[in-house]
Amino acid sequence: MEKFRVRFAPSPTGPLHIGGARSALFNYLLARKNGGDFIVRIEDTDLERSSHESEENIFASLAWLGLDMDESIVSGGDYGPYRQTERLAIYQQYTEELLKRGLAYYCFCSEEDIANERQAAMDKGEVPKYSGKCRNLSTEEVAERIAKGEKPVVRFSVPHDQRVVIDDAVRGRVVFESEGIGDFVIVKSDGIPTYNFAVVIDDHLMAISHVIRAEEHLSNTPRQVLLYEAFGWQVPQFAHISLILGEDHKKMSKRHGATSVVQYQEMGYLPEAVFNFLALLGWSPGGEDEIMSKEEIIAKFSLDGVAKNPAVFDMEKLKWLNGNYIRQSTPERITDLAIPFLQKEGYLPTEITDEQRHWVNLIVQAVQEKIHTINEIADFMPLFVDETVNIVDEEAKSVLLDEDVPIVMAAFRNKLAALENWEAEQVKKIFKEISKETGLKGKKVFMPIRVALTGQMHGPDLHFIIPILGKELVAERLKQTLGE
RNA sequence: GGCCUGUUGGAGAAGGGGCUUAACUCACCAGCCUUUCACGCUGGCAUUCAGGGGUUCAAAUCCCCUACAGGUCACCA
Repeated sequence: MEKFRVRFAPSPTGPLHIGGARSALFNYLLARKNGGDFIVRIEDTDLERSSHESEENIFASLAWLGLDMDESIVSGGDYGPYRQTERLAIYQQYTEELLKRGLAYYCFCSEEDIANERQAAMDKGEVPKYSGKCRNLSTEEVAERIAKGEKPVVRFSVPHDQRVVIDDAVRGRVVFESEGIGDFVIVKSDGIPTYNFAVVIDDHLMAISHVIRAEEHLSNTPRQVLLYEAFGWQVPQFAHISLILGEDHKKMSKRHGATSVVQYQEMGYLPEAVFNFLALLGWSPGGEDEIMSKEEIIAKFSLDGVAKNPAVFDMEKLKWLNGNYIRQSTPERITDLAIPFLQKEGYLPTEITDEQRHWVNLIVQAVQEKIHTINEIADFMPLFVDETVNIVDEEAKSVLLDEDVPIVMAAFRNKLAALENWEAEQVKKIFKEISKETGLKGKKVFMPIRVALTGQMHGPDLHFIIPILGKELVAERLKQTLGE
């Protein structure tokens, strides 16, 4: 049996977006599951829009997600080069073959003419497709016009009355009539092949066994199949996965907020959460658990379980998943991830000391259970650093009016004064002692202290907050909220 | 406009003729736990599978039509 080989073939025309990441992920999952190869090929035949910067972004995002590749422009491989602009000589060879066999021809029609024809056809309600005007140009005329400096495109002669059947792994049997397809361009006037032509050659030469890509390519597939047939090549197994939609059920776009993988990274999402979430978009593991490790997902994943219908990107679920992964992580890891965010927000200098790191670690322990994304830590920072406390909430204000408050606060001050180690465990003990000594418990003890210290009714555990604030800040805040 | 695809709850979805009184997960609601919030736990949340016809003893599941949504018809991929 032939080797299972899949590929992700992005165009470096922008950062890796969510949809592309999911296509890459599905390919990756299947490759790993079947002991196959995962190849990344750069489709940069759009010279205008391709950039090296995008290329780097794509690889950085793939690496961040943990999609390690077997062959690519960075890792190399036996089927290279893996960048289409470096394969131009290869395409040319096949263009010539088609030309020679009369299966393709030069076309000198201007873009304007084509556009007009197209519009006219559309207006008449006909299928807009190329008329085939240049199909029968004589070799002499072609040679002459090229000699004169005209730059023709090369078109593929689409056979008439042919039925193209695609046996798609997720959509089933899909049938197209060749009559609906006009002679399409395979080589542009600048000599660069078009997508439909280059993919076929590359997928064949790279021995790709399964082509898994977004549904938007389904309509292109008959063109490609026709090309495979013209060359007498075996057609790979196709699988067209549905699109990802925004909450308004429209194709994901900038309007929907973050669309690129780096944006999620910047917002404080963990790669395993995004990995897990993307896998769940259009695929369901069947069981009760949806939180799965990379290994579990690989073990369970299969094209049979991939849904045909488009999936709506649910940010709430991503957040929930991410929160789960944050809680599962060690405080040390979250600390490492939090530091850059805090530096960006101005809570930390560029160079940090071990002491500052420790301080962040304490904050992480206090808020780890509460946050869904790393950057939400910033929301808690005023709680830990502000010099001034303002009690805005009426309910909070009334807490301090209770008759037992002076007793609780006096006991609290006493205990703090005697406290040697400002650590969570020690502070916990203090609260127990206060309860015992005052005969008050629960809210009666905690609420006044919480409000006096933070000005709020809710927040992280007090035994975490107090050591972070430290002696001076605690004293300062008590002074402000309770007076001398 | 032609061709192609899809339509199960607010969202992801399972189910593909009788096992479904339509799994599971998120969200939401209620309760419990807890010093608060969060976490966690328990329970609730579609008499119905876009609508209409048919086939059948039996349909969410098969067929047809309609509606809606999306993709594509580029010298973009």
